[in-house]
Amino acid sequence: MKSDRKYRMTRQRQVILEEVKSGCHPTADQIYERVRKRLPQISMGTVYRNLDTLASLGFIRKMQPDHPQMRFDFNTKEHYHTTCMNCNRVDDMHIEPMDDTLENLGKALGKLTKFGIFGHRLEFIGLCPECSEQEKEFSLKGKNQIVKKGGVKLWN
Amino acid sequence: MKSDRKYRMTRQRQVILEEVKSGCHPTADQIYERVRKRLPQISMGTVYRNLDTLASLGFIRKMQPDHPQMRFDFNTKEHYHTTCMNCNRVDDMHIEPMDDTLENLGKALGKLTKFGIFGHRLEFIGLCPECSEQEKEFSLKGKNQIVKKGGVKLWN
DNA sequence: ATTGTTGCAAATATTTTGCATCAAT
DNA sequence: ATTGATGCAAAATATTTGCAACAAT
Repeated sequence: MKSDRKYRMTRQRQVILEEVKSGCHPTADQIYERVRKRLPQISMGTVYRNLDTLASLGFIRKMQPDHPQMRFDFNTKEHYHTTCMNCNRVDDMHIEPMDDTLENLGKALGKLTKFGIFGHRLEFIGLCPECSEQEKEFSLKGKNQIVKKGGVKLWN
Repeated sequence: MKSDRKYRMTRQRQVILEEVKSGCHPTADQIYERVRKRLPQISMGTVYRNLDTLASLGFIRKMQPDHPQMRFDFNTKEHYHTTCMNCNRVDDMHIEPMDDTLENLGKALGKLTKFGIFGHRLEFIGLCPECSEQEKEFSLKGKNQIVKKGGVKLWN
């Protein structure tokens, strides 16, 4: 993405943005269905492209890392992970689970909302040693965005 | 899954388990590639089926919820989520981010491992009010497994 | 004119499933 | 014999992309 690109707020982009807002953490196809009621001609490609664009411009956020693949963990005990936003590598965090802090937080939440907590997941996002070493051209841009060699990359 | 089912530890299942262990949070296709070097006849279907089975038996863990779809969030500020392991609904946690606690933990980790932290993601897994109300037949089985009407369901 | 965006369709990527066969109890 | 697992191929699901046409600067 060139940095002097002039984005336009088209009707489609506007409606997609509104539907992300009014839905509750919707998936792309949920957004597509909602948008289609207002703009029957819209295509799935437009929805995906706009969700990407809106996320990279910071209007919305993707809730998972971009690589859409399940990962598997041999360690079944409660523990936390680090994810490299450049190479997608996942490592264990060698830090004790904050069960007390987080479970208590969970219980407090459960009492407030009647949401029953069975566990939690904590993940730190950043750059693994190899990637921060190899690539010197990372820099922070705003909050939650990192620029890499002229392109913008979101961590979520 | 019937509860009196007799699982067998086949050669394929054994090798898949070993390769999950020796890899670093591998994806299904990474496991497939590794296993294929030892069992050239193996098929992708066998790998996926065994990863499911091994996870439901508690030998390994899936690292994300089962639904393989990206979700989008209109709220770009740091905040946490609850995920219902029954209906997959995602809601905001109306609790202040623990930036101090977690960012400090992150910095400590960064110093230890040279992993550069840019942010974190915290998610509570459980049952939303509707699902815990509707379904009385949930019960905890071991750690991280929940039984629902005769079936076993993992939360990750 | 040039650049950005769209709709459509085709392609890619990921995961699941039906089924005949094989293996273990 | 019966149940469980495999390999293969097809299907299902999720996402991305090429391209001609259209729209805004």
